[in-house]
Amino acid sequence: MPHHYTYPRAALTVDCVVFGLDAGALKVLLIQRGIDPFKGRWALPGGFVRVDETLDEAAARELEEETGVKDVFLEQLYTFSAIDRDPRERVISVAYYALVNLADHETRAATDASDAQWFPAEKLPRLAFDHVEILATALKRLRGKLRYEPIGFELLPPKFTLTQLQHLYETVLGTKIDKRNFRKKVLGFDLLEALNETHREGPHRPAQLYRFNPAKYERLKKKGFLFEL
Amino acid sequence: MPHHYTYPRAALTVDCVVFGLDAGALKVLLIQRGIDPFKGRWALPGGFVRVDETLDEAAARELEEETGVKDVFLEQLYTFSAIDRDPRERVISVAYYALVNLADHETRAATDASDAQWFPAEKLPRLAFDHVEILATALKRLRGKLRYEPIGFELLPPKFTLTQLQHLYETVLGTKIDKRNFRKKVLGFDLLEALNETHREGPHRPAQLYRFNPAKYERLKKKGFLFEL
DNA sequence: TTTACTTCGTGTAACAAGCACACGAAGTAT
DNA sequence: ATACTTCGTGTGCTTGTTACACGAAGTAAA
Repeated sequence: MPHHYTYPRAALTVDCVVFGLDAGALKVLLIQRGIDPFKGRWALPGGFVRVDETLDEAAARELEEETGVKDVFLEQLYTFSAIDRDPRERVISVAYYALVNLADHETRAATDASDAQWFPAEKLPRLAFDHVEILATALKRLRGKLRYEPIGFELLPPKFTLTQLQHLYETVLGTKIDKRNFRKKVLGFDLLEALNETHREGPHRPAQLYRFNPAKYERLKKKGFLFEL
Repeated sequence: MPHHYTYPRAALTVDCVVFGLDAGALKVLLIQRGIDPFKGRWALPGGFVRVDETLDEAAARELEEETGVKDVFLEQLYTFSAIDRDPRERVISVAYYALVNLADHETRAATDASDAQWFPAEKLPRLAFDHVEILATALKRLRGKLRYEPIGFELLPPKFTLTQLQHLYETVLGTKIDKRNFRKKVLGFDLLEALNETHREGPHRPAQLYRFNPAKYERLKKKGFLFEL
């Protein structure tokens, strides 16, 4: 059942840059393409937008279909429209980026992705289409956003230690942060709740566990509060 | 000459939020729709994306066609995709925002816009489609960006006084700023060049004119410099 | 049970940045 | 000459940022 229009129309896709934190390294989830074009090449998970769904829905759907990842922080990034970014025909792609807690998300191959795998953000394979550019944009956005919005928690398990949080910031921003100053600042925002639990990791003193409280953040935001690291 | 595709495709448009500064008030350029839907209603300038142009090109083209505004700061904002945002059919719109120096840009009506006019950003008429939402997003972005990137100059003539610049920040951010502190900070960035000219405005001491130097900004940015007001 | 090992958790002093604040200078108009 | 208006400048106080070191708490092995 073909559909016809008076003027030619570009095809619309979504692509997702999925960030995860693993052993202190920032990783990106890629799928190996099972079909042409770029068969065998690694690519961002994504696919065509259906005419009866929003872009947010399309991004979430494709992400789950191709990698099994769902219920994660997912936000629109930028729309890419270079004329020849797809060799088949005119395709415009709305890019999204996601932050996931790696421990929760065992990856899974499905549908037209023959394989899904995590790669270090700094050592990527050759990518299909203009996906390097999309990735670079996503990284820039992640680094920018991390500094002035408390979204880093999305990359950690619900309960985490301050040392884990600090390592997250150091890894993503590529800086070295002083332990005492970091803790003073972060706790000063009053967004974290100390739990009655500790986390043992190796033969040494266990660390206090904390939890992020989004409600507190919303309340503070309304009062013109600024998170800034 | 109809075009047909295996699956239905959404139509793609661009919409531009054009900001200008006039007599100390932030204004937005709107056009009055000459055709249905929403005939007679005010709307953002914009239109359908052609299949052989990028989104940036489409935004610049539509902006010039409908309002005569060209060669201005124009940046992609966000892509809007609510299912029923257009009553005719599925239309996805990529929004852009532009900053223009009002003095330079006499508006002009053209093609399918029966009229173009500046409105105060705080007192808008009823708008077509989901354009209120787009506008709100643009305002938020403008305010956010102004604080940490030197883009405000785009709203002023090439040569401006520090008082004008200060009023710009006060107007857009809705704050009151101390004169001496503002000047100290802004000049401290070393992004402005004092000219050998002054600006007379009324029967009193004339003010020193300055010019923004984008090259200096680029150089500083590479050294990890942060603009922040 | 003592010792070795490792991370956890904490305070202070020097320094830099932000903020509040007032007045003489330089023009024009009468 | 005087009145009027905006221009352009400096200082002290308060606040936030940075640099920095050591005892506490736990495990493992001798």
